[in-house]
Formats: sequence, C-alpha cells, structure tokens
Amino acid sequence: MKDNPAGQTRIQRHKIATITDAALDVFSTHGFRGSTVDQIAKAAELSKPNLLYYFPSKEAIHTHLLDNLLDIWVDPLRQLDPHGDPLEEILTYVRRKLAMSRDMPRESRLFANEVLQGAQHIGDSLSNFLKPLVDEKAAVIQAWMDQGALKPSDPRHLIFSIWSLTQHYADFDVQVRAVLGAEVEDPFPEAEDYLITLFSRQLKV
Amino acid sequence: MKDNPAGQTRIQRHKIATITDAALDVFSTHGFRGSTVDQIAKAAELSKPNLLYYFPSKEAIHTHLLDNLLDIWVDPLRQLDPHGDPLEEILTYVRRKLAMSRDMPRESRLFANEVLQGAQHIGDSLSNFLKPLVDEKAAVIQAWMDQGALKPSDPRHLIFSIWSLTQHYADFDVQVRAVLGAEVEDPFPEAEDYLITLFSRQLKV
DNA sequence: GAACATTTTGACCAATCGGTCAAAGCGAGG
DNA sequence: CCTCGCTTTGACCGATTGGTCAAAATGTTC
Repeated sequence: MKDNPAGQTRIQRHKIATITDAALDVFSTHGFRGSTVDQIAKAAELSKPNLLYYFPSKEAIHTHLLDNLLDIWVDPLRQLDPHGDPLEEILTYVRRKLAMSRDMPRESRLFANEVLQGAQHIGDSLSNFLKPLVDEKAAVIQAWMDQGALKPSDPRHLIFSIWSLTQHYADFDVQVRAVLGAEVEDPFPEAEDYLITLFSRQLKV
Repeated sequence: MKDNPAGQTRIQRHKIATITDAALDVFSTHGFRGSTVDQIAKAAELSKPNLLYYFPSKEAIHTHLLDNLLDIWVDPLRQLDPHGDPLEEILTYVRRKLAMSRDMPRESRLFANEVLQGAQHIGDSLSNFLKPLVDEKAAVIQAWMDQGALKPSDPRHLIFSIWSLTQHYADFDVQVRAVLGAEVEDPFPEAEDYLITLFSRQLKV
C-alpha cells in the first residue's frame, strides 16, 4: 500500500478520522482534563495502545482538534464581504453562525471549554490569528457606520455579541431546553427570529 | 467552644469558608472532573485529610458551591419589578447582570462549566427552580409588550440574550481581552455602553 | 507463498486519583 | 495539672490515569 501525497495510508486516514470524531465527542462533553484516553478509545472502538499508535498523546489529539477547528470556526466572519449590503452581510453572518451552533454543537462546546478554562492551548492563536481578523472586519463595519449605512455602535462588541448569542444556543443547550420546556422541540427557529429582529433593530438605519 | 445556632463552631465556619473559596477557584478554572481534591486542599492551605474532615467528598464541595450559587445568580432577575418602568427595569437587570460578571467571574465560570458539560449536578434545579422563575418574569415582560410599553419580541429569548451577553464577558474573558488587545485595560465600561444601546434599540418604543 | 511493513493487542508501568484511618496535636473548662 | 472533644496529620488503600513495550496479527508486495 503506497502512501498518498499527505504521507497517510487509507487505514490511517480512516482511523484518524474515527479517533478525531470520538475525541470531539469526549472532549466537548468533559473538557480536556476531564476526558480520559480510555474514554476516547472506547468511543472510537479501539484499544488504548492502538489509539496511541495514531496519536502520540492525549494532548496531541486535543491540539489536532483545535487546530483544525479554528479555521472552520471563523470562516463565516471571513466571508463578511466589504462590498455587500451592510445590513444583509451582518444578518447573513448571524444566520451562518447560528447554523453552525445548530449543526456543530460539539465543536462549539470544545471551543467554549477551551476558552472558559483559560485558552491555554490556543491562547496564542487568539492573539495572532483571531485578533487581526476581527480588527479587519471591525474596520469594515466601522466604515459602514461612518457612511451612515448602519446605526453606530462599537463594531468589536457587535462581533462579540454575535458570537455570544449564537454560540449560547449550542453551549447552554441544556439550560435553554430546560427553561423553554419540552413543548419546544427545536429552539433554533425561534432563536433565529429573535436574533434577526435584535440585530435589525440594532443596526438598521 | 459552643456551637452557634447553625451547629458550627467558629473554626468550622472559617475553614468551610476558606475551602469554599479555594474550591471556587479550582472548579471554575478546570471544571468538576478536571479538578482534584489535592488542588483544592493546596489552594486552601490545608492537608487533604483535613479538607475531607469538613466535606465528606469532592462532590459534596461542588454541590455545596452550586447550591449556594443558584440563588445568588438569579437574584437580579427575581428583582425585576412588575410595577417599575418597563424599559428601566430591564436595563437595570442588564446592568446588574453585567456587574455580576465583572465582580463574580469565578461564579459565572463555575456555572458555565456545569451547564456546558451537561448540567448533571443542577439539571433538576434548572427545570424545577429556574424555569418557573423565567416563566413568571417572561409573562411580566410579555404584558409590558402587550401594553405597548416595549417593542414586541420573544421574552424568553430576551432573557437568554441578557444572560448570554453579560456572562460572555466573564466566561470568555480571555478571548475578549485577546481580541481587544492590551490597550483596553477594562472591557466592562464599553461593554455596558454597547449592551445598554443594544437593548434600548431592541425594546424602546 | 515468502518476505517485509503496518497495525493491533495484552500485559505492564509509575504517577495520580478520591478517600480512609489510627494516632497525634490542640485549646478550653474544671 | 488533667481531661475531653475538636482538629490535624502521615501513612496508606484500591482504582484510575497517561503512556510503554514486545509480541502477535494482519496486510501488502513480489
């Protein structure tokens, strides 16, 4: 069996994908320190030594997950188009971000756990990678506000509020469902209505 | 040494307070499973057996913290006065909640960790205690909206958004500071400006 | 099917986990 | 001073932790 260009065999790619998925389950539910290699191995239906044949350590799995996540996670923000319609661009960003919370709740919780516990594994990425992106997009939003295309408000806190409100429905899902009660099967449609209204009133001139 | 009415000696009250504070530090930083009794004992400057003389188990400390927290945590919502000025009542709630994130970030993170990881220790309280309170206050807000005193929107999601946005500045403090950069010493004043503007535009008729 | 590389595993390791226990230390009242 | 109850501790326990290793199983190539 020859390696592919990335230096991985078919089996390696498949097993690494399986491990990654299992680890996402476990890490997102219990955090890094609260997760065990045995748990991940069991979730991946592998023996522990077999799992450690593909990743050198528990931390390596966690790092691998976070490294791959950050790019995906900020992608909706990167897509914010300076040449699009200001309000529609931001509302689209809100919709995309909320959809990610609905479709990728494990990723959201993994990220939340990491930041909540001090971001010791990705602290550098926040400063070196996330901050420049936010600075760039905040400048775009600020320009829109200066043109009078949006009501004025702090663009960076606007971005924080979009992160906070959308990820809330993934990270605090248990609480949201407990408070809404069993009669609400899916909180996301009403969440989208609420958030679109909120940000429209906040920004629409 | 005589007991006081609560059945505790002076030493017991002091040591339990010390342990509680140390445990809040540790649990809020690492979550329940990620924290160890040794860590808490060291933070409280006690030996492990001595700590376990005051609390029967690690879980008992955690439960003690959460039980005392929930009451304090929802207190600002409980103070929402049906007979006050609608907009001012809600903006006051936002300010109180943001002040709690500023002054009690450890409590906020303890709660966030617990809910994020499935609320296994307080899931029942969310349904039996938090839900009725939210239902009650959501009805008050709904009545205000029906009277035309506030712009209409989903009252329960309004409450979610207040929780989410205010606690964000405690729970994701590392990220907020990394993105704002070192030149912003204290994010809270600008956060309060932003949030008051946001909820005024959302609610003011 | 022989030869070789890759993958899988049971047994094992030192370190750490939550928790126990008997014994020693301690302060206050007589 | 002695006693008594509360407090503190070192030593220890079985279970679990992250990780290792040599050997066995399996897959691949010729």
